[in-house]
Amino acid sequence: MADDKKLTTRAADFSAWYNEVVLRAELADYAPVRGCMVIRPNGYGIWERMQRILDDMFKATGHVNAYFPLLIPQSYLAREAQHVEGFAPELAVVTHGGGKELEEPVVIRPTSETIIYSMYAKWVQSYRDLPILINQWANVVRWEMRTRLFLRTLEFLWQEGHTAHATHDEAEEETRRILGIYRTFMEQYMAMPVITGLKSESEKFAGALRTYACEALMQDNKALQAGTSHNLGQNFSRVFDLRFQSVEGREEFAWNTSWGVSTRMVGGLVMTHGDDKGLQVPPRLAPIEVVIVPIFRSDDERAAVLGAAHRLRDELGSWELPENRRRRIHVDAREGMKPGAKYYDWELRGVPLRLEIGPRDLAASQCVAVRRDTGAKVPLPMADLAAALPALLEQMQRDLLDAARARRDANTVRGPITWDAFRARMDGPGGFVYAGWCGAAACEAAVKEETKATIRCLPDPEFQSTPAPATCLKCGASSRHEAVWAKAY
RNA sequence: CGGGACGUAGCGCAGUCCGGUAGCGCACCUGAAUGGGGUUCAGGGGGUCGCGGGUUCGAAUCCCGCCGUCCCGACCA
Repeated sequence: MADDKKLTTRAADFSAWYNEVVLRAELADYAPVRGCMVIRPNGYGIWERMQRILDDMFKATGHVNAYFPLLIPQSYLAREAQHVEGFAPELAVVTHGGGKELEEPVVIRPTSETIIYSMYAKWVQSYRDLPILINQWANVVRWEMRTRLFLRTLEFLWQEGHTAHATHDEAEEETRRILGIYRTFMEQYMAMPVITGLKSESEKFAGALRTYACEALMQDNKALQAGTSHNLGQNFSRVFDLRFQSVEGREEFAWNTSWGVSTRMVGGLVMTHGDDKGLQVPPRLAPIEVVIVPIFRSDDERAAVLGAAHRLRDELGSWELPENRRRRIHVDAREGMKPGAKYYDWELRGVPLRLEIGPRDLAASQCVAVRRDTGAKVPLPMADLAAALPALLEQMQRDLLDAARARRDANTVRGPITWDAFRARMDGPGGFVYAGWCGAAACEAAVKEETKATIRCLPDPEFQSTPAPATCLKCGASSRHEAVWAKAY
């Protein structure tokens, strides 16, 4: 930062810009242990909004919350071969407790499949006990080599849903239902457009039958996996002896699903909507939707302006209002800071709408509304605010999604593409490339080796191209799947 | 774990090459004025120079070792 008032621009250094936004908007800070972070109130407030909205969506589809322990016997992880292979390198293992070495080490959960399905096995006798639709909000630890604030930290917060069903089809339906919820959340609340689809074998969750994911494109044209939903088949139920008696009286293994989204989404939010002025939080997700900046000179003006500001907040933000009509409003009454400095500060923090109220506005019974996204200023009569604010905020919510979608589409390539053109694309601008794939793991690996690009997903039908690609991007053989390729976080 | 950079006040840095007992900007505190896009002036507080050892009359500075952080690669939500 040459000028420490200004952010590094995205164009100059996207990584530096990201770090500066996270730190200076006070979303998070580095903790003493490598790879760990403190989520500060501004960041946690966004996560709390995410939690509330998703939690409501889960509850509305029949799920309930529970809590399973942080510590898991090491032997549990080892029972499912693929699973242990996938997670062994990144486990944090507790070897001592109470000053003594433990007989069997316990691991800090990297995810909870093993402990949860072992418990389900105790609880399920017959098909009448199914389905089990449990979610938990928890922290998990994965000892990653390279970390980044929100995007990859040793410890992160997430929700993990774990369900058990009587049939494969029911489990598949659940897996897809959750993927749909994630997509709706990301598009309608985060204003972050995503592609949904199936993960390739090499990218799927260790222990899953198949993994579906939501993939978003960040402003640096790298993809971010924002949520995953796994059909686990009977892989875990066989290992943990999760059986039930069917209607026909047979003993059968249950069919499981698991699915999760994490605080990584906060990073996705920053990299989707942030600009060179700082963060932008979509209104539906913003802990503060509207900030009122009072403007005054004399003590008399100060009293009048602050009085009006607080009255507005009390009227439109009262806890007595139903939540859908209650505006989340903050009055910035800080002393000794000029209004201009406050504008920059709230723009950095990403508050969607600013209301300026000064003596001239009071005289005209109005205030000046300024949009964070466009910078557009419009005078609003005080009497109309209750109706005007929700309309304005919803308009911004739509505009943010439209802008993000337009940006993604402008950085997406479809249609026949030569290998050289693909390489040039990945060496240069990046972005999503839809291309054919013969289905061979060797081709997938070769593409990754030579370009760093990976298959983000085999897109769901609504995202697929017409006509479908005819040949494999790498080997030229006939294509079996259309794949979305990109460099990824 | 490999490559690169760095570690000096809350933050960002200078000082290190060429050893002489620590400085700048921002932030912070007090007072006054200012206040519709990053205020100004005056005064003030704050640092075992990452840690340990060595060389030296004397080390932020030279030497050795360790620790940590960030960036770039191999693993991953």
